[in-house]
Amino acid sequence: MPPARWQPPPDVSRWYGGRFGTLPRTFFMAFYDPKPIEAKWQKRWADERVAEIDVSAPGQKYYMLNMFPYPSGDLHVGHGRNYILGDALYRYLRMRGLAALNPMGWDAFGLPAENAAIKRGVHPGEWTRGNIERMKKQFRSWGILYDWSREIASCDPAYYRWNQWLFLKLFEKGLAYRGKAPVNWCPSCRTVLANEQVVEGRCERCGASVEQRDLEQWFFRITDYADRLDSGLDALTEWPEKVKLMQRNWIGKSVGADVEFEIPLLGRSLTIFTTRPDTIYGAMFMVLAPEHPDVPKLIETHTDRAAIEKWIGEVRNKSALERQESGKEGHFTGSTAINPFTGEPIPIWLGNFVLPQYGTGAIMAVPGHDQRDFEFAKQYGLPIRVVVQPPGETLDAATMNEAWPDKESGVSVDSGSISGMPTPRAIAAILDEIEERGIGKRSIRYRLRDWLISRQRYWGTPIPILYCEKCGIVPVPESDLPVELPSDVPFTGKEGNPLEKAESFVRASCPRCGGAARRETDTMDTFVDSSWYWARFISPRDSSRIFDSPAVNRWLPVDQYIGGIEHAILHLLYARFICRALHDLGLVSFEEPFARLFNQGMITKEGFRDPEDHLSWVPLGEVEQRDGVPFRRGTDHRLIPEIGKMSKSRFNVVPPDDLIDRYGADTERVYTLFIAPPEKEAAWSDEGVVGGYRFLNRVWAFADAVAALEGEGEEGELERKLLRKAHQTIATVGSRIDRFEFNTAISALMELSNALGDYLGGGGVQRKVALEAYETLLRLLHPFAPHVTEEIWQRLGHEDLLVTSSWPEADPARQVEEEITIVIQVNGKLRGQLSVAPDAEEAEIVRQAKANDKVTPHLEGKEIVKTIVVPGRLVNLVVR
RNA sequence: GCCCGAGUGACGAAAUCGGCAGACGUGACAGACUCAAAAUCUGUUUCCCAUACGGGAGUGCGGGUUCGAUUCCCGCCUCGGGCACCA
Repeated sequence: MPPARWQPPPDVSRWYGGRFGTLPRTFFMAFYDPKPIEAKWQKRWADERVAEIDVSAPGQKYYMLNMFPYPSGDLHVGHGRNYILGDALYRYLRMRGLAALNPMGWDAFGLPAENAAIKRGVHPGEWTRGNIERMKKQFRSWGILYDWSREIASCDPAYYRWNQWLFLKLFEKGLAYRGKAPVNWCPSCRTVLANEQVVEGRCERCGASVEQRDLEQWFFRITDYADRLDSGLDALTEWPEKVKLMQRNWIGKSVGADVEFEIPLLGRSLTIFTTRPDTIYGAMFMVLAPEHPDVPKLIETHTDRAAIEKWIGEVRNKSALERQESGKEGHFTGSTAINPFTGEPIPIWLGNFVLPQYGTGAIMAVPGHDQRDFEFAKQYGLPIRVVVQPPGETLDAATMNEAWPDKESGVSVDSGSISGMPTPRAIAAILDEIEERGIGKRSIRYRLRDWLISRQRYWGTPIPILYCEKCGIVPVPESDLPVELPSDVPFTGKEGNPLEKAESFVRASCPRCGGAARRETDTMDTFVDSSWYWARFISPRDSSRIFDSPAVNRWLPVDQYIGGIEHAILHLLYARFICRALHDLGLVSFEEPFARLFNQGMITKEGFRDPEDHLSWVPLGEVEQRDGVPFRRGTDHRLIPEIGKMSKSRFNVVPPDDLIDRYGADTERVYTLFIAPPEKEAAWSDEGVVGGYRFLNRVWAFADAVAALEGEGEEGELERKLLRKAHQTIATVGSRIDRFEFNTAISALMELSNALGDYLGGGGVQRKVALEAYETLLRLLHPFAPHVTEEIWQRLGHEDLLVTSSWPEADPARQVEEEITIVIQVNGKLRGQLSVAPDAEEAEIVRQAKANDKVTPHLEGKEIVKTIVVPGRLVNLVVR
């Protein structure tokens, strides 16, 4: 811990003995006091607006972007990791001479603001603006530079008017539509709830039992883009494989066929979707989702119709999870379908495991080759037929599903014309036959559903739609935008969407007929706001258009996007969808908004996870006792055991204030980046922090030690060694930052620092050489510890480092070792070492190796059958 | 259940192309300094045997390829993550 008061060291040259030297008793450490230094440079960077950039200026552009945060008000060290690594990258890119754009804004609409309004009576806008101010201060105290002239907040009408404009464009193109959807409905609050707001089947706010209701909602037709969103992933070579895979799974592309099955009772056919048409000879029954529209007719004549209808009602009321947990349930409808290939009548069942949203809501059940169908058949005693066998084997129906999980590589049996064909060929052949006979067609289905954007909330972008008694749904004319949120709205938390109560807002006149109209009171999902903000940063103050397309085409796609893995699916998928929609509207020339993506890992404390994502921190609830163990309820409603020490008011959080107060922001920055590879989850350690502080102090102390040197002479071996390390470090640090390996970049800088300490403590006296190494260290260290390096740089008599200094160039000639150590092995066992010139001939190295006394005893009476020389590494003598 | 990813000292980790395993940093132990403590500086710190010189083993487990494997291949085990009745 530093002393309370910082004292400048006296004549340090007298006492500083270097890393390996001894120190006189009067020694006291030259602690640097980060507070005034950091305040000074933060003010200077802000005053000089160093990060502001003109997007029309020439130069090699680099657009980097941190996901804009939800302004929750408080940031902890886990958030810090995200922004600190972005800032380190930004400073590095700048020093490399790139025109780097690094903007920041606020994902400022959302539920927490509204809850704060209900709880504390403060207007959501006021609460949000206060939080934004707090967070801006925190960014500044971390030394993070953003181009604040481009700041945007999604709750600003100047921003959300373009949300509304975009909605209207999508509406024109048929990509925004109103439709019915099953939603969670709280009858007491009279509002729709997000899935996350339903806890154990009850409303999180009032505890009432949540119902499933079919309500009219607004959707974006993202499913129209399913195929492009899926195939576009292939081109994203700079995205983590993990994220691409998650997106692929989410989109869920399945290639198969729609096939018609005749239903005698209906006098027409029903369509099913299958990915395995080759198993159609084994389709022993058909299963429909209980919600299937033809179900009422099919059960009309059933003897116990009432019981079935009751069961259907129960299934419909269950959440997806409950539906699965209740196991497989079904009822026979009493009707049959005709298998188009075997010609047999097969029973039509209803099954809770068939989902109405996917495919056609109807399946052909092949119990012989599908686990789910098999279980259902066993449960209800339905017949099973085997129509595919593993090559060279004969399994029976009972063991098929367990014994042979690899179902893609079989051979069809008892399947008419495709019998004997291996599965891939059988699929192609049966598809041809289905299409020739006109009973179906090849088809691709996706799991992806349309994006429900309606929210019955106040704090969001109003959907610009009017309902006219005569004209029906009427879009608000562009000239009337923005539709602004009314400010005088009561927040009671009890009566559904507060907007419905704002008479002046709801009452409107129809722009077509002039008659009475009612304004849409739903607001948009906040993911709409964040789906295109990356383009708005290019022309954030343009009030005439959504953005400046030519400039956007020059600056986009984003060269480096940085954010949490929790947005691997929704945010990134929506942004990719909207980008394509903008492309199809002719507004942008590219389809992918983010060329390179990086997901940083979370920082944990005491071994468990911060349950909140980095965009929406909300303080957590009270401690509860469960079986004598203290728990806290997270905002995600999981109960998390409380272990170990932590902050009193917040769960598992390290606030940066104390840390910065004590050690400075530079220490936090260095430690945060050093702690672990940035993509990995990392455990925060208070002890580890001091390592960063010690390192920076040592760097600080070098200034005086280097200045005290007096030698002006020639370079000797010590000097060449130090400069070699400096040039090697330049090469290492650059390539490591390029690959986001900030932890090893910092360890390389620590090595250089240690080398300088060794030089100073080991008899080095050449001031010029030490200074060169030292200044190299400072420049390389700047992205990680900007304040202290600027301060030293200035004291060394230079202009501002970030603004005027460039990234150092590594001289390859300087990096070459004078002598290299080669390891000698005999039959792979380490038997000695050898120092040779770096350009030594292979034959000479082998000769010396054989002459080495450590090696010779092992060669006694043996014949050398082979010598392997790895240049600069080893010589291996293989003997017999 | 399906699909990914990861297992290296007491701890966070490193090893960029198959070539000295453990860089760098914590922590611990010892020494210097101090009346003393803290801080700082210096040294030691994978494990086993040995006072020492030195020797042996070692990157989750079992096998394989190779002169040589943390790295490549096959089979397990454990942990983490994603999806979860998607036909």
